[in-house]
Amino acid sequence: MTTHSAKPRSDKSESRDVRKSRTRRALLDATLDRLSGEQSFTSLSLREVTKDAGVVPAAFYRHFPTMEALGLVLVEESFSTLRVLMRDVRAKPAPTRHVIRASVDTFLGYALEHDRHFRFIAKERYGGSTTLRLAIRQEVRLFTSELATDLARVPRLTQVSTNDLLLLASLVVRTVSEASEFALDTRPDDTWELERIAADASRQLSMVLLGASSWRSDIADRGVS
Amino acid sequence: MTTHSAKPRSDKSESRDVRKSRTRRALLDATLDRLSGEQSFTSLSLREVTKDAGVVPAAFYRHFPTMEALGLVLVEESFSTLRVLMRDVRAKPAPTRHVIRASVDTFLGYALEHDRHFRFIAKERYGGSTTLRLAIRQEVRLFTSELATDLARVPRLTQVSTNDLLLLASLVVRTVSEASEFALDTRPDDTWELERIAADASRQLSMVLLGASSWRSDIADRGVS
DNA sequence: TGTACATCAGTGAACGCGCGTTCACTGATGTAC
DNA sequence: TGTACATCAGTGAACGCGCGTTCACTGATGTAC
Repeated sequence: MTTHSAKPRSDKSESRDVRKSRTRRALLDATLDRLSGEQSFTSLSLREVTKDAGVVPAAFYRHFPTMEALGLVLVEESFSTLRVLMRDVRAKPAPTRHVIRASVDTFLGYALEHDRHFRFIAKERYGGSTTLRLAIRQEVRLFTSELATDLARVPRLTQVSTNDLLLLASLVVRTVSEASEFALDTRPDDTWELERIAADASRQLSMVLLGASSWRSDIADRGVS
Repeated sequence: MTTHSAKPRSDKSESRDVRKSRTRRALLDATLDRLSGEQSFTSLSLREVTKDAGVVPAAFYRHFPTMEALGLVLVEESFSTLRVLMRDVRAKPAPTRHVIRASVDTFLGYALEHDRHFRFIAKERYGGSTTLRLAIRQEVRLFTSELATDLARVPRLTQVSTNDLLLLASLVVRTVSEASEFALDTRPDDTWELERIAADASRQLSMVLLGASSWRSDIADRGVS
């Protein structure tokens, strides 16, 4: 178990603020590490977190009023990470061919790089705490609607209504989410399995986008099932 | 909080087996009820379960060696319920038009009816216990491949390879799963919201199936993205 | 059918342990002059 | 620059509580004869 001691490494004087925010980070990191294992957020104790952070239990209250407050910070942190990813993907030159596969690879690479945050979100998305669950759902909704905006600019999808673009975006988000959850359960050296996961997800996205591009929102509205 | 007392209601003699299996059921029900609230399986204590079941903590061991063993029984129970659903859907005359919407309604209705089992699966699918998670994943895989077999019989999908049918089935499963999770977070009287969820899921499935029916596995294999 | 013994689901007390939260405290850092 | 005081992150002890598990037990049900 990695520890995240909040203790300073040198006796050189450091500002109180710096030390405080180092302890805060240690608490957040300790929580992420614990949640990468068998535990879920609701089964995680304040004492375990402070112990791993190298601090006495009572010190917790100098940083967060409750464990739930700490959890909300982690949710925010996770999705700000994700927004950076989105920005990266958008900035890419987009080679038209293989865009899908390239995006999937980018996403999965990012998930593996920030595995603790992704594991946390995956666990708590449908997990015990209603507060966390709703916060995550809100962020996912936001992320989905940003993706829908991007999709609106794809030439093939001009016939699709705004609302149907949202439904499409949610299909895409769900597909890459599941793929990253599988990827996170793979041994890091199992490149074959990772390749299979990426290939499957890409193929599913191709199918979905093919469907969307032959989709006529106006015709569907008239009730063809 | 509903209780599931294992105590007999009358003093008329009852076989030991009957009483024992009633206590066993009370333990399973108490667990399902607790998990419908804020808790997750890993944060649920043996003492809470036995208390709700109306039995002393030590009595637990007459039925299950560990909480995890009880959890595995619940996983099995949940999916056997689901298999009954599948059978029902298949048995339906299938009116060709509106099949999708009818199937979605059947599924969501079933989820709401067996809400405790569905909530349990949703929570633990990505939850803390690896054993439970893997057991659930296995069952989902089985369910998905059964659905793929059914899809193989759909005329529009004859061009789709076995492997791509599996990918399609997994898209379908994911879509209805998410829809039922949303449905379970809806107030039971909010029929408008339920209608919206069912309509959205149906529309997504239509999109996906439209994509799959214009899909040529052989062409896709040659690397068109 | 009646009796004597076996089985075993459920009891109740006990154990050591980790829990969240409180409190008065310490002592290094920060600030006013 | 030097001194006196304020701030406040982290301490350590204490509290009552619920935890999982053990154990010898009870007494109703089941069975052999």
